Amino acid sequence: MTKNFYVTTAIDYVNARPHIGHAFEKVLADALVRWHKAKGEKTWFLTGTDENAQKNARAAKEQGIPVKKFVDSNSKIFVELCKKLNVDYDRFIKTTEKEHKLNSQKIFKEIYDNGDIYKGEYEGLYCVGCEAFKTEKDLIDGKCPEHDIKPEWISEEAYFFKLSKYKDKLLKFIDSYIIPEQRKNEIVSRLKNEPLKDLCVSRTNLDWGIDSPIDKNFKIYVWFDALINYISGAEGNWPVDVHVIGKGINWFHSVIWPSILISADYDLPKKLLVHGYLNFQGKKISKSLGNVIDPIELVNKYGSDSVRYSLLRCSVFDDSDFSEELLKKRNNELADKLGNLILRISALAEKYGITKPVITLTLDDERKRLLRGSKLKIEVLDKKKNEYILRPKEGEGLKIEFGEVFPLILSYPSQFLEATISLIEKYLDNYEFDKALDEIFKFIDFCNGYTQEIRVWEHTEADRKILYQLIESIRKINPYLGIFIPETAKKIERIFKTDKIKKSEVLFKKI
RNA sequence: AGCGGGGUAGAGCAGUCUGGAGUGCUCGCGGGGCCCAUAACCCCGAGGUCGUGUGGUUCAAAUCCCACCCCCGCUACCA
Repeated sequence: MTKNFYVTTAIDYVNARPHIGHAFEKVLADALVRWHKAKGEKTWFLTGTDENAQKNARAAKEQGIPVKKFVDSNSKIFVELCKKLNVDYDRFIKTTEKEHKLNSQKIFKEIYDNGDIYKGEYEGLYCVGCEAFKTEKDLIDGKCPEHDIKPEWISEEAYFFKLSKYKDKLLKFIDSYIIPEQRKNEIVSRLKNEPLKDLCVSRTNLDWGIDSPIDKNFKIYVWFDALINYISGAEGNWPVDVHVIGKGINWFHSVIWPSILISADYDLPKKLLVHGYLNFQGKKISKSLGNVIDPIELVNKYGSDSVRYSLLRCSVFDDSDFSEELLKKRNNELADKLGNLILRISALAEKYGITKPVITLTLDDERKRLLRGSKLKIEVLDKKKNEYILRPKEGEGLKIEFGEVFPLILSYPSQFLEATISLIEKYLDNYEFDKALDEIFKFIDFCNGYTQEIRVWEHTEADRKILYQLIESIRKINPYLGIFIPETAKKIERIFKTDKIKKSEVLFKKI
């Protein structure tokens, strides 16, 4: 039995409601899974919530709710988010699950038995109010911002993981692991330029979390157990093919996680896809700035596909801006370009009928010459790799004389489609979903322009054949659309299922 | 501070590796066209000293080299 293509997202803290960044990550991972499904692969998609953190315990106490009850009810909101966004996971893991706890302890013990966990002294700034160690960055004017007191420098017994010994192995592994290049370079330069210290993997004096299997006085450091969720939720599909994470937790997934796996003698994950953050007017989205966007509300207001589309239009790797205004703009894009095309084409097809053209063509040299000579331009994609694409010539539209060039026009949408699809697939394989989506919409634009310039509504014999070509093209590109906007793709599929086409409903309402 | 990314039309971006008239895309703005369609769709136009040095190399620089300015990211227990 071969294992399924295994994709994960980060698991989310449940101390607050999901924000738009959570939605972004889940939708990215979902699109990746849908792409692999479209390629005919079997997939396994894991997402979930991280519930053992002290932060959750603290948030629950503040609200006067038992911790378990608190994390359960908040976890449900993340499940709801996935459902609303059509994020089609196979398994939703909660790290308070018994199985996961046992699994974390098992792996902790294995590493201990291998001699990679040892007892030492942890030194650091400790805030009595938080009952937690603080870093310099957590402090404002040297004080804990929550309790307004200076933390004390204390040292206590703790267990450490021998992270330092994996430096060379990591450098080798990382080379083919982290995507994109920029994020890889960050980690590589840190590994090369800074000493790699051992990692404290225990916490003491906590009443929430997973007990250390080797010393009852300690809990397992929450990061350690959180990472292990990927194994707990694998169900026979280990190793992970793609971890989808945000840039903020790159170090944990690039350095700590592989080290744990090497130490515990597990196969390593294949790829780490590090995405950027969504900002609001160039600023970080945060509660204190009051610019948190609730994705569930957005879906209720605008529909799943509009939200998915506007998220997937954002750059995968770089930070990008996001706002409700932008979402509205994107929604209108869907209505004007895609919605309009489907409606006008289906209306024309109902009114005049379609005829399957009998002429099939390939692009021989003569036709290539014609293409170059008249209404198309050849755009350079990558000079090095000798990749080109055919596009309508700017400023000329497609006013082609009928007659001997007619077979050429007739085959043109499918020729163009072929080039577009190979591009889309290239981008999808490179995790550049935004670019893939852009190509799809360039093709939608093309179809609108083509319809216009050929004046398909004049319903000649030729128009009926051209209409057929257009519909064939839509049918062929639709599965790619389904990766991004599955609900709409299903509707489009239904509309063009037979050759007896009825005028479609409005797919997207303009806002 | 160190390392990395970036500064191109009102906004957001390609283009830079491999130099060839500021070429292009999306949005916004102005004008026109079409009438199949959701005031949609199509075409044309305005708008740029390509961060600065009126720096170097070159017949030729957004692109290569140098200096400087500005923005952003990463810098480990923040899950």
